[in-house]
Amino acid sequence: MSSLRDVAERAQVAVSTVSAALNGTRPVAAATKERIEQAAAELGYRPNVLARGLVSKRTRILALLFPAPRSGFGLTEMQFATGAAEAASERGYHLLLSPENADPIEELRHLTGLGLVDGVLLMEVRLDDERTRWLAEAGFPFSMIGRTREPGSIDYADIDFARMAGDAVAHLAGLGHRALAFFNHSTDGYSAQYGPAIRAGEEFEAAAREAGLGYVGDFRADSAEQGRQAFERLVAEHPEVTALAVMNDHAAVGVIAAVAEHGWQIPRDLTLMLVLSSARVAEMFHPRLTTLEPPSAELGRLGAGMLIDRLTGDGDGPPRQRLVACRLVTGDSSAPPPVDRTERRDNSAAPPVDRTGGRR
Amino acid sequence: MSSLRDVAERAQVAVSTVSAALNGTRPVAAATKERIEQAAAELGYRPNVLARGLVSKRTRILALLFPAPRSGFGLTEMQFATGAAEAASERGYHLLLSPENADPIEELRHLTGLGLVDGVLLMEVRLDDERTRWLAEAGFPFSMIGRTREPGSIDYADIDFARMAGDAVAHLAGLGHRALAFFNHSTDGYSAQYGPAIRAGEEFEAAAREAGLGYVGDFRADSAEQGRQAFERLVAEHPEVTALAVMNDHAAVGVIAAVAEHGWQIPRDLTLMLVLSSARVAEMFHPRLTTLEPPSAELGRLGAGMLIDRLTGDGDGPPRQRLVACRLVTGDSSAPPPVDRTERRDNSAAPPVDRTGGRR
DNA sequence: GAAGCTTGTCGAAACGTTTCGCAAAGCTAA
DNA sequence: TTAGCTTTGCGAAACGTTTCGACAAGCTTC
Repeated sequence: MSSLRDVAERAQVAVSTVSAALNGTRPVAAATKERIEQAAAELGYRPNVLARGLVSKRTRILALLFPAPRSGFGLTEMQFATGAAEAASERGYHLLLSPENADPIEELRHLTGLGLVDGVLLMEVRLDDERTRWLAEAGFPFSMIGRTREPGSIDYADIDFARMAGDAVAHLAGLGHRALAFFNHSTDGYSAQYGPAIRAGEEFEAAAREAGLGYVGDFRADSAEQGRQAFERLVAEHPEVTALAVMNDHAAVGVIAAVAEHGWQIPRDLTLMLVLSSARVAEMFHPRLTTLEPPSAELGRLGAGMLIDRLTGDGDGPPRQRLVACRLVTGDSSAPPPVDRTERRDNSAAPPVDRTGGRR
Repeated sequence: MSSLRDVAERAQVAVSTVSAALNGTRPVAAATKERIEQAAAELGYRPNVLARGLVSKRTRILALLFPAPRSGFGLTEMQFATGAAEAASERGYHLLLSPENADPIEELRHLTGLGLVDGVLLMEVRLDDERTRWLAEAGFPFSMIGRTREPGSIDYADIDFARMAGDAVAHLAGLGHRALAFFNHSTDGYSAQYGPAIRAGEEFEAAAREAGLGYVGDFRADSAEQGRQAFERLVAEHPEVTALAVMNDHAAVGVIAAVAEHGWQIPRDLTLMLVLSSARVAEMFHPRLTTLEPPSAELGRLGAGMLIDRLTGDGDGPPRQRLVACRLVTGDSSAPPPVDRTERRDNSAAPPVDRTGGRR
């Protein structure tokens, strides 16, 4: 690989002049500059990132800290990475994929001590997250995909949960539903600190109240079996509910099975929609489910983008904080509520051709 | 951040001695070594990757070149990245996620010219892949996830398609099926060079023949609509087929819908299985589909691992080439063939409770 | 007790950049 | 004409490592 010195020799100038010409850090006479650029092109010169980083203290490398894939780690989370990598690439940066081991703080200490990365991108941020505290204290540049309970002046890109809930409720209310239920993630273990679950729950309740709709929000389901049970309880305790939004893909599987066992059909007897699931997942179901698709790649892009902004621009400008709307993808699982469900319930032995979801 | 010099001062030795002691590249007296290690620990010393890489020409960074997410880019492909990142991390390496732009060769030229990465990990390798040619010619270390038609001495980790097909056929034959069909990806566009589609097709045919089973392999489907049409044709042209393996998730959606429209049930009237789809996807279906889950994360791990082996060990040892089996995840969609399908076909207005897949 | 090893440590060079003080011009203004 | 300024380019230092020849001391061996 040719170096700055090779270019300097070929262009008959000093090394420092080449550096200045190529980076534009100092004025260089037009003629000289052209000569240098030609020499560089002829040699196929590429600046060595390591040498540059060593002296300038800036490597143009970002690290995305990603947690060990828990079960339930899906396409959505992965798109943070691809979105961030693309945004970084477009701006001349690189993205390091850094798996988080058992001790995230030790991992951070290691990563930042390497001198390899200019900034860190955090995902799967919990409402109370020790990583943000450590990074802030260490004064290391970072941004979040998601956010803590009190983001303060930390940069972040997150889902606009209020708007998402508003859109969902508007969609259902627009179809004529008067009472809806929301199956959230379970509150135990990881989810206790899981921002999306908590924020979605709160916002759904608020949106339903504002729209003057009946609302059942205290059901949880993270698996098919839990989804099934939750549905059974829902039907027993809240027969007025005609529309259901589910957070967890697996729970939806259970709900759908239970609905069928009841002799009900979707969407004739129940409107079912996913929340924060990608359209690719939603269309695996039958009928194709309506979903509010999270803007995952966009969040990744934004997270990386604002981190680069912070790195290249003023280090202590105002916080960059963005909330992004979800996309409502209407499937075949949304419909007006049944006029009289008890009547329909008896009607369950419909011709099989009807069972495919109706709208296709 | 403390440097080697700080450690040297604190331990009262020369810089080079510290380097030797910490890396073990030269013998250092036990007492001195201990003193140095303590000083390093007290200062929280971390070697600067950039400086080290600059002189040693080894950065311990790998790049995973990942293509722009085409549609159909799923969990499976993403797990290559996480697997590779984990394997790298365990061995003290880092993984750079490098999005491939319109011109892969230019991208490679850029990436390798940076001096930033020691080796490149290729995924989505086509049967005839210009990237492998360029890298081989440039003499730049790399390995493949997947493989070209003639891998020669290039390192790779790929799916064991022969075994996969054998397992699938054995599973179906074991249930008593005598004739099966395989819906492959379509042959146009990208898939024309898509190794998994071609190899799976070939191996399926071979395995079916070897098992003495009837086989229909010339159907293609990449979408729900195509799946539906392919199924209709299959039923019309090959009524003897009782088991169907499908490559594409979306095609499976269409097949299931068409099956229902026929008044058939899975698995009572037809055994349906996925091929090379993750279990997470398979269990979104209803009934839960049997699948041959690709060992994606494992392939990522292996790909990174063999690249690191190559980098640290002998550069021109024998090729490291690994084929990994898929995991058969039995769902609720596999069952013995119907005794007499015409009889069952009339029986389609079964009580709704039966429609959930039976085995749950 | 000198020659020859071995062991342990040092110092300096090198890697390829960026940065910055400095100087040689050429120009302007008095 | 000369002092002062601007423009342009140079050279050296620095970044934090690794690598390697040199060398001092201690040991063996005859």
